[in-house]
Amino acid sequence: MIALIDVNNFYVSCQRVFQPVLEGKPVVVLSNNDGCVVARSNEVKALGVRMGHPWHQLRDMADQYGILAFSSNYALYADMSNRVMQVLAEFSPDQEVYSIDECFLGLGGLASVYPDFTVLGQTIRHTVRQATRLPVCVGIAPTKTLAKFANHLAKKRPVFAGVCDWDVLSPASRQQYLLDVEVGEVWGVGPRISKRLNSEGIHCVADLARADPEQIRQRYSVVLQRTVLELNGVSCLALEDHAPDKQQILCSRSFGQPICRYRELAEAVSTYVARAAEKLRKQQSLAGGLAVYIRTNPFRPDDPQYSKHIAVPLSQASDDTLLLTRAALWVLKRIYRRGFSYAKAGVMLLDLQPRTGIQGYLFAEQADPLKRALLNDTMDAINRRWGRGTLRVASTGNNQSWKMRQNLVSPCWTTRWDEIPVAKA
DNA sequence: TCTGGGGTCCTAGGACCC
DNA sequence: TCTGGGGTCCTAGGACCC
Repeated sequence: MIALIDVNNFYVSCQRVFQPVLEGKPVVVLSNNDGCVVARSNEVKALGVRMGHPWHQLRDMADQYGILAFSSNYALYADMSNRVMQVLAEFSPDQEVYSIDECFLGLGGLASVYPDFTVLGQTIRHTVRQATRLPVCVGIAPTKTLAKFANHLAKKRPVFAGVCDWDVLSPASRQQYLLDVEVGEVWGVGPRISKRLNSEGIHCVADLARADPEQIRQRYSVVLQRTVLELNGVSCLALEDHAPDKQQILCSRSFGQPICRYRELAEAVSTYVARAAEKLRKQQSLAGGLAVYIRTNPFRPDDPQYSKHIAVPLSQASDDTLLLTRAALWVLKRIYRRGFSYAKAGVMLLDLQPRTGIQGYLFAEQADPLKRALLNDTMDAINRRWGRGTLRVASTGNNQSWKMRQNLVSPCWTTRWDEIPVAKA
């Protein structure tokens, strides 16, 4: 048996933990640059605001209904996520952290510890609430896909009070739920596939569950075949208890305002490389290649449009910020065109490989790799202690006019001493 | 004025090998 | 008229997830 636990309206709930006055009010959290709605409270969902909707188009509505908006505060969400995962890890030795706000717990072999999984689910809800003030829902089932489905029911149907154990439902009520829910709600069935399924007579989850897996594989893909099997209780997706290393690392941002000059693009690209290289060193990998892209604003079709992306291999795999920066700026110089108004840039580290067991290179360009490694480690240590960007490469610039907008950001209540909440008597 | 960021997996098709 | 069989590796594109 597998449990799926996820936090309700995660980013919004994090904001509410430290601002209880937001409870019961319509609240949204915005993407970087205060661009799109990426989290909604139930009150906002009830108003019909869609996920990913551009915020600037909702201004009038926000005024009318008193919707409160916050910039994304990832320092806060990441810290709250760690707390939740730590609490949940106490309930099972098998935990797969699936995303910032959800995880699977393996319950196999724990039936003697937890004789009633519904009771366990309620205990989990209560414990997480107690430790973090965050609300979670729990779905329990024999496969991941069914656990996701059970979690969906736990969230949407008040009768479950936040916990749905698929196994204790009667066959008749299971069938009813499968009939009630649209196929597009199933984990792994996105908009494209559900449209196609609909056109072929598969509308609800029950339709998909009783489809012939072999035919589904032939007509769609092995991925959807697995989904069908999982809906029938045949486990095809294993619990992955330790996260595999990333195969690629991306850092990209839209700019707070459009920029034209190479100099400014170079600042942004240098900044993104530094961030990506930090992630790379954290997982102890080396990049064998790197790509850079820049683009204008596609939402202004009347402006001249340009978008270019080039990937290059490195002569020797590396995790050195200086070397990667030099390579990225080399690429940028080749893709930059004068006369465009750029809206976004990105850096991708490719062909990642473990730091150990690397083939040496006869014609190494780096003067002293050990010294350079020490430099990077020192830079990481300083930035960990004193804050990101305390020590950085000069090409990242000084005033950073392109920096993203974050006008509505809340304090980092849990990760900065000077922003820690104060209780007044 | 204003439209996010970061990933994964699978498949088809082409290049190449013997 | 008629042109094999069996394989690997790589890449681009499409789908999905949060």
